[in-house]
Amino acid sequence: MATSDLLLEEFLPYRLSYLTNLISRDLARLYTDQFGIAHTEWRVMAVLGVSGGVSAAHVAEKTAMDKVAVSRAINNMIKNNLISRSFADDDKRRSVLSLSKKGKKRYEKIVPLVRDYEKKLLAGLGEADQEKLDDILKKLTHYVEGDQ
Amino acid sequence: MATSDLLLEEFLPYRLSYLTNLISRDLARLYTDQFGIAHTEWRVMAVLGVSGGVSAAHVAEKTAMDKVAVSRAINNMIKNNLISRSFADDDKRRSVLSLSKKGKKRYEKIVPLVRDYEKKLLAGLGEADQEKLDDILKKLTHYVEGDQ
DNA sequence: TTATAATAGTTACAATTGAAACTAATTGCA
DNA sequence: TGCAATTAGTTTCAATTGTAACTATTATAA
Repeated sequence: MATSDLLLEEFLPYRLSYLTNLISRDLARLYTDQFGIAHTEWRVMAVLGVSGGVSAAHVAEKTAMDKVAVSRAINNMIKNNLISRSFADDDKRRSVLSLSKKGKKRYEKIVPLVRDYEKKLLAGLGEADQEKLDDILKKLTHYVEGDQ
Repeated sequence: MATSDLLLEEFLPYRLSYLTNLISRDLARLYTDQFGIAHTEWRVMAVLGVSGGVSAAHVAEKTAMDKVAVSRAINNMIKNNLISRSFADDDKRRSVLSLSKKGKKRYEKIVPLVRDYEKKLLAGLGEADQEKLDDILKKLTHYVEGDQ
C-alpha cells in the first residue's frame, strides 16, 4: 500500500459515520418500530417535549434540520394527532406548536427508552472517558462549525 | 423541565449525528464539488484504491454499504471511466473491479485532500486526546456492533 | 400610503436511498 | 445427472430527502 493510500477503517470521518449509522439503526428500533415515529419526527418531538409553544423555525434550529424537513415532520405529526398547531397573534405566519396529550404521552414513553440506550452505550466507557468524549466531541464540533 | 425530559444537544446520538453530518458536508466539498464523486462513490474508490481486483461484495463489506448502493456506485463509475470491470474466471457472476488509470489519478488527487482535512480536524485535540478518541470510538463501535 | 424586501412555512419536482423481486451462475446433494 | 437452494449482482418500485419556486404575511423605507 502506497503511503498516499487511505484505509477507510482508520479514517475518522468514516468511523464516525459508521458508528452513527449503527446507533441510528438501534434508535429507530425504539421509536420507529415500536411507535411509528420517524427519525425526523423524533427530533421534532424531542424539542417540543422540552418546550411547547414554539415555532417551526425554532424547531428547525434546535434539530439542525432544514425547514422543509421540519414542515413535513410537523404536518405528519399533526395528521397523527401528536402535535397541535395554532398561529401567533402578532404574526399569522408563525406557527405555535406543542405536543398534544397523545404526543406528550408517546414522548414520555420514548424518552426513558432512548435515555436507557444512551446509558448502556456509555456504560462501557467509565466516568473519565465519558467526560473525555464529551470534551472531544465539543472540540471537534466547534472546529467543523467554524468553517461554514 | 421534567427529569424525564431530554435535551437534544446533550444527547450523544444526536451530537454524533450532528458532527458526522457537518463532516460529511465538508468532505463533499472536496470530492463532490471538486471532482464530481458522490459520497458512495468515494467509499468505493477508497476501497479499490488500496486493493484492486476485488468483487462488489468485497467492496460492500469494506464500505458498510449495501449491495444495491455498491452496484449503483460501481456502474456509475464505470460509465465515467473511473472503474474497470471484468468477471472472475472461476465464477462468472463475481465481478473483478479495479480503478482505471483515470480513477487512480483522481483517487490520488483526493486522498491528500481528505487526509489533510482529517489532520486539521484532529489538530485541535493533541496527541493524547487523539488516542483517547480512537480508543473510545473502538469501544462504542464494538458495543453497537454487538447487538445486531 | 405604497412598493420592495424579507420572513415563515408549503408545495412541486428531481435525486437519492431502501426493500423486494428478479436474472444468471454456481453449489449441494438425492 | 438433474433439481432445489444459494450466491452475485441488477432492476423495479416506493419512500425519503434536497432544492427551488411558491404563497401569505410582515417589515422597511421612499
